[in-house]
Amino acid sequence: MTSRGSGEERGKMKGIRQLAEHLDISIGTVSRALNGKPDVNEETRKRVLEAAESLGYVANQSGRALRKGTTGVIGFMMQTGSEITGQGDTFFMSVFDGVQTVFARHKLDLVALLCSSQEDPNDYLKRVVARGFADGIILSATRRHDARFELLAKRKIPFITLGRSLTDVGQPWLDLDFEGMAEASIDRLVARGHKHIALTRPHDDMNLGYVFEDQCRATLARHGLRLDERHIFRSTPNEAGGYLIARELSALETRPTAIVLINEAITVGLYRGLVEAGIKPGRDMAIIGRQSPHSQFLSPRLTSFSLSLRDLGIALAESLLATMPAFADIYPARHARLLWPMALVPGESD
Amino acid sequence: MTSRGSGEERGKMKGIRQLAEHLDISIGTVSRALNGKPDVNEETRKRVLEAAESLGYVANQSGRALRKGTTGVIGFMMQTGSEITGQGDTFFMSVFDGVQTVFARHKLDLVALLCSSQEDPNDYLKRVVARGFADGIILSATRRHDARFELLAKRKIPFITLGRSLTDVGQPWLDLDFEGMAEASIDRLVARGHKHIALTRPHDDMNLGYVFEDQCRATLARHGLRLDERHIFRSTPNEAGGYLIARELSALETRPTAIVLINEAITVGLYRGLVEAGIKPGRDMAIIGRQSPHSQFLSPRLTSFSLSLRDLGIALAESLLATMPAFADIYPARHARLLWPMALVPGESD
DNA sequence: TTGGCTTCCGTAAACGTTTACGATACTATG
DNA sequence: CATAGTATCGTAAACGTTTACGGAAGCCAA
Repeated sequence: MTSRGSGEERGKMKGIRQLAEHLDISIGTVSRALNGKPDVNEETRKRVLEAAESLGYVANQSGRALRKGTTGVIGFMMQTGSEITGQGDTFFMSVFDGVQTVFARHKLDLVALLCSSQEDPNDYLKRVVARGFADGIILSATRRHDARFELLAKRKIPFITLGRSLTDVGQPWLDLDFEGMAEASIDRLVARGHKHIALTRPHDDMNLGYVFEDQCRATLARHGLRLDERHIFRSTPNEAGGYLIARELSALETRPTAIVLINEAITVGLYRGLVEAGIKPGRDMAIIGRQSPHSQFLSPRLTSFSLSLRDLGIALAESLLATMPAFADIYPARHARLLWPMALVPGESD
Repeated sequence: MTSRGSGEERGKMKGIRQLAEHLDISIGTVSRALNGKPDVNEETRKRVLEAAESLGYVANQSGRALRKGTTGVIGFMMQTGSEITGQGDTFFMSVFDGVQTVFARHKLDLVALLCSSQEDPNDYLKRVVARGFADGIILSATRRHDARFELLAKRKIPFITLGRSLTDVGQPWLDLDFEGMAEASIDRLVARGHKHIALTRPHDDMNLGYVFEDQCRATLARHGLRLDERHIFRSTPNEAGGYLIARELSALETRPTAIVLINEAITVGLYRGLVEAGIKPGRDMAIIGRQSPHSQFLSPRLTSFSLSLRDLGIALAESLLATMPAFADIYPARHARLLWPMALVPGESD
């Protein structure tokens, strides 16, 4: 009825119905045009697309999701509160950036599912998947035993984990190569004459702590050395935790001459604690850690393991999509279980 | 038909219909029971709740949202990529924690809406709101002119901003009291005899940079001092940016004797850069900054402005809810426009 | 008995999409 | 001209909820 006169330009764009009667065609055709279905005239498709653009129409998420059974959303679950994950904001932000470069090609949106520190992560995740919030899930901060895996497997939700666990339901995973880091660190320190080497690990039951400690122990054994149980330092993954480690360290009767830090968030605190105790990093105590935005600006510069977080995110996203039926034809059906290598960047701290 | 025998315990719980016929009552009653509507027998309500619990039923998000027109989700928009946000490692995680303590009381979920660095933030936000993703939005990293405000106002989406802007559509906001920080910093430094005071600000058009610079200039003027234009340092909000500032600083012919850092993420890099240039922080150059997980572990300890990020999150959440009709009866209709105070924590850097 | 309340529950209509199916007009072929 | 095939579009039924509405009891008072 109303021709292309732009009279009611900004009428309340309630939905596809308004758009359809504005164009004087049926809503079925409009939907097909917008979704790129084949049986629609190219001429009308163009009209529809232009009208949608100019009126700012975007398909309602709930309606579409209800009908299609798919949301176009991938959730990255993480826990809030400052002392939980041990990864800083910048860690995840960089990973997200990589993930999104992949998702953007498929009109998928990445959202961070924020589990409150007050709520049980299993309950939270159960709620999220039962509500049908996301088509796929990325899990991080995996624990030694992680019930979340079983939950997602039972519900048959496509997911991938950034981190391993003793709980294994056959899902794909990516994990940083903490074994490689442990081995290379110990080898390097031993080659430089160190015989008493300490390590840090998270205070809770994050899986990486076990992996790291075990490999350190094994590598030391290969060199005929033993890991002193008192040289295993558990801490909260933040600067305060690093500071406390330094204090414990300095109070020891038989002090190690080197320490390997699995977490990057404790470095500044550790440095400070050591200096206060009269132990100069790099001279009185060799330190090897993980690269962070700070590590190269500490003095002495931290010898650290680095990786491209963006590339990690890309791999994570592609491996997840490979498990999703809707994208099976695009991404090869590799079943990714990959240890992501880290490169040693020599500094002056060891 | 099937009585309470738990034979088909884990039948595929497709939806409320299965739950209803499992209980042999209508889906209408089930829905009312679950939603706490008054006109349902307490006895049957208990039966329904128990069955839902044991079968793991949770209402499908899309169906509910479609019918109710509300999603129960609040989105916190942030940009991904490492150099964008300009907040330190755990800034957002702590704020989220506060926000969630409020939301938990109302069965609201907080999700982070992650805008890719590849995508225009305005387009992204437009997409999100048109899809009807969230009932309310929290915006951060506000710019000098921020079209996102107008977009949300036009669509009548409840929102609040963490940060101000010249763009003002009458929405509530909270912001850190950068004026107070500037004034207290300058006063303190002037009282200690400094006459050449520098400052940092973001390299882009984040609003806080303008606010901060203006107030610094005004306070200096009050003391009869002038802000040297060459003593305004713009930088990316990360450690590398801080390092570059230090290099510029050291190359200056008339070097300032003090500097105030608006951003906490540049501190470690700045320290390093100064030391490399033979300028000892706290002795050759007074420094006042923002508290971060690192600031208290630097040497010398940073004199910094601190705040409770968790309390900030709580205030943010409550002020947002106060603007939402559904919660108008719970939260007083205050129209929050609040400068969040920061406390000066003396260190040894000034 | 009648009428009016109250309490509880079932019925069915939305909400905004997508899509299977059928209808129409047109073209090509015999 | 009749028929088959193709291109394009309209119709209506889903998807899983919530909720307005009405109906069926049960109770009490007139």
